[in-house]
Amino acid sequence: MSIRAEQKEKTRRAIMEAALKQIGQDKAFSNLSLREVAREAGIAPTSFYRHFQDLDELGLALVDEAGVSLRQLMRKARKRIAQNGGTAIRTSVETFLEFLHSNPNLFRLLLREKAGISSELRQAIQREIEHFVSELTEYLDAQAKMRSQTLFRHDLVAHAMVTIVFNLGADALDQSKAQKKLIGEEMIMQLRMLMMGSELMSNKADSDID
Amino acid sequence: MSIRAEQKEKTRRAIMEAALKQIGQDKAFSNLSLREVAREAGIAPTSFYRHFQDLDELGLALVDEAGVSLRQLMRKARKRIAQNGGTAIRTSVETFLEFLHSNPNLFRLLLREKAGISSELRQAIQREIEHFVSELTEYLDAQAKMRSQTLFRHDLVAHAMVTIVFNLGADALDQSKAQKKLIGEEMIMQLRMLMMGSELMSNKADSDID
DNA sequence: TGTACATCAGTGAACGCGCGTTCACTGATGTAC
DNA sequence: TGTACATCAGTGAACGCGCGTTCACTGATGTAC
Repeated sequence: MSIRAEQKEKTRRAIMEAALKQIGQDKAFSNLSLREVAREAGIAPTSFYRHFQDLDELGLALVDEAGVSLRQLMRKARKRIAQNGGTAIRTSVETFLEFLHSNPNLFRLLLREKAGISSELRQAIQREIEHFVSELTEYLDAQAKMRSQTLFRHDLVAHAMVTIVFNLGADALDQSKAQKKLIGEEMIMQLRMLMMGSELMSNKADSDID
Repeated sequence: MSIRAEQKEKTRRAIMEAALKQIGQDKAFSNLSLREVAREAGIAPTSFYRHFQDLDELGLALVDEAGVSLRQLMRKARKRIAQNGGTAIRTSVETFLEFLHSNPNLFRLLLREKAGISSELRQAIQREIEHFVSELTEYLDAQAKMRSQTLFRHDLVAHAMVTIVFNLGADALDQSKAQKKLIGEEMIMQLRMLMMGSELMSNKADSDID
């Protein structure tokens, strides 16, 4: 990469980090000001336009980054489940909480703007979450087959799981480490209930047919 | 009520309705401007101060109103369950969807500001939701006793239920009537899984002791 | 009931402020020969 | 390798705009006698 391109990339990162930092300080994305972001990034307000057409474009870039992180998270969790002895649910929840801890502001962005103002941003986030849900659906499916169990409506189970993990994740964000652990245990129990309920409903459906 | 007080109350309502209307038009509460609200309410910007100290105070008044609506909703659902033949879960979901339909903007406010900027507002909403959860917990408890079932961690079940209903409710908000019905059916299935899983985990815990 | 005064919801002018965006410019980096 | 020109990330001044808030005022409603 040329010197010029390198420097440009560095400034772009500075802008994105500045935005994330402000989102962390209890600002919604829609409340960011271009001037404030530029100030935080250490550039002139006008320089912003060399990198993004407007704040919306910056938002999409950030959601993109969050999407990449979510996919990495998924891969990491799967690998851990395959390797280590713990249950799938426990390992997943622990991995997720680690993600929360190391990317609080990316998560905050997803959380806030999922119900936020910009429909473009909302849709982008919706897409990332759906992708996450469908990967989880596939995983549940594969696991069930491996253990010759059947699950009722994998898709709904996956959707409910992601909903619960995201929402309890939000509660965990600003809590102490001990509180986070407690919330993690609650997540695990709620996810287990969902799994067991789904298996039970599947058996019922089967026996209805029988 | 005196003429003066009546007129004042009318203006106050106009301000609150104006704010709700703008929240409906894809504005977060934190993006409302005092002048815009006043314009919509048909008063001078300065008149706003005769009713609220600032926008935050208006927000709290709106959350309060939403809280009252939620409690009414709960009572209505319980009455319906007692009277009519349908299952508790189905009746509750149907009642909730009715609420959504008739108070979309109050719901939007709760939804957005639950993860929003103002910590005062966030806490107020958190309180309303917790109240809702604890009422549901009591209800589940009472129902289980009546049917001599046991549930595992009523509180977690109730929490997960409210989480699911709120989040799927958000998805339903801007959908067609047919889509809303579909989402309602999905809600019902997810809630049933939770209930069954909880019963199962309770039985397991019992037999572990036995 | 009539009068004199008090209250107070609503007002319009004025303020200073931070905003997004435009523009013409600078000077370091890149490229062609 | 050296030179002449092109590119382009970053800049500072300037703009018009809507904002929240203050202030002194108005006139209808309320109250005391």
